Amino acid sequence: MTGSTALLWCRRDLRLADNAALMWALAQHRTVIPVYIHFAGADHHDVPGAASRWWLHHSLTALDEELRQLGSRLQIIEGPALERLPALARRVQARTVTWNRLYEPALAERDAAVEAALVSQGITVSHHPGALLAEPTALHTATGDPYRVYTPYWKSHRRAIAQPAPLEAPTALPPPPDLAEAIPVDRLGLLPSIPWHGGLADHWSPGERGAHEALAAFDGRTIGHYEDDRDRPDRAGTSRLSPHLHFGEITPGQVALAVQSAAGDDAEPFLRQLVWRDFAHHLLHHFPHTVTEPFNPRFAAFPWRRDPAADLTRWQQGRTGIPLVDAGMRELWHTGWMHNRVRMVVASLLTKNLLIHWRAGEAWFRDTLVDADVANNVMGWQWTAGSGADAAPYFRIFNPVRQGQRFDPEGNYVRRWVPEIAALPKQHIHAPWEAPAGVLDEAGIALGRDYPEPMVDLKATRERALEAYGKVKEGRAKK
DNA sequence: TAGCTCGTTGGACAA
DNA sequence: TTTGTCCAACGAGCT
Repeated sequence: MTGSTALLWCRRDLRLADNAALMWALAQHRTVIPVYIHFAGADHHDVPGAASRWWLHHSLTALDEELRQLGSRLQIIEGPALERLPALARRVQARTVTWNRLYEPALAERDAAVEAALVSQGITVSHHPGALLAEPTALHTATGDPYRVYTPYWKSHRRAIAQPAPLEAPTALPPPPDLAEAIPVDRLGLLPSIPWHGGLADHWSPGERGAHEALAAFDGRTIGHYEDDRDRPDRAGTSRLSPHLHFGEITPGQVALAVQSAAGDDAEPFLRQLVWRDFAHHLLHHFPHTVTEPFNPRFAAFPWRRDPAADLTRWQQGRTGIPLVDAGMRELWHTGWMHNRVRMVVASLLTKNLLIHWRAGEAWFRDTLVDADVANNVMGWQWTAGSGADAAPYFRIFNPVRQGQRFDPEGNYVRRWVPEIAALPKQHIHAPWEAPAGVLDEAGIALGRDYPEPMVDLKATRERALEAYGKVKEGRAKK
């Protein structure tokens, strides 16, 4: 095989370590050409949102630098992979094209088409796992069906899935030939034209090195308190690895090994969360229609509001007048990320109190999250809306005031992101509309002038949601 | 097969 | 302030 050429198709696996496709290519071929193919015209669920594009720009840049240190480089090509990859493989006389697998339905479909095109012209294809701990088809119930409830999935996962040792990064790479069609990363236009992304750079270091720094900070400092702190948006209790995992700058196998080494059995609460990624991909693989359609078909008839544009905008901009919700939406806008507990609270307000379709929230998250991931995002939104697998019972409607008091008891998270009410004491910061006039005066706050009145009556809209959900229930009872 | 238990993340109210 | 009970009910998954 020496003397032959392999194309390494880089996608969301922007790393050198624990990269099965890369190591396979190096073992089998003398020349390995790393290529990234960017196409903005694909199905809308494949086009990354603005925050993800920012991340992608920097992650591609970081990977190119790493490759250059070892003697190679990343060649970026624009256009549909189904056309570009077979044409390129033919031109450089590649014997093989190799990549690491992705599992979203639209991507899996595209990859199958690319594979068929390559094979039809006599080029071999070799693809590899690594993006998940368990392949979406690896686990099934005793009757052979896919899992729909997390806890049995988790137990089965823990029992059956053994992790191979992560692969070391290569120490040297063969120099690739120049490709005439390669363009600089800047030409992809991934960075936003308005300088909205300043906050992103303050909070994140995209790239493999940044991923390992985040992991080191987490397993050294926080993993021991994870179970207690992970629900606290006012504390740095979570790993913040989600965007790094999404872009494959680090593998879940590397993460699992590191946290187990650092914390032993105490790593279990975190591993349980890590396996949720696998579960989301398992669900999406077996129920691909849930990208847009309710997992529970009963919800097809749910009475979502018809014209929610004005309310949706207030929610997006963090001007609902409900402090915990506004804090979360502003954290999202400034940093491209939101604490998971707060994601549930803002999602509950949108779907239940405002009766706005979960797809509107899902689309906003997809555009603004640096960790936007179809499988995780869709599962989370359907769970909150009550239409998903293993969903929250319909009478579970988060009360953002109670959630704030419980998980941000000092109000520090709200003060950070909603500074106009920072002067309120903690007793009133989560519900300023209930604060006595004297307290508001002393803090120098007039509701409606300095901070909005709440856009909904939480109690009344809760009742309205229960009624709407009751109709979904009756809809089934009549069948 | 039938029966049993349990379900990531809650709220309201009472004691 | 904390703890317990109910809400209302189904279906997934196991034995």
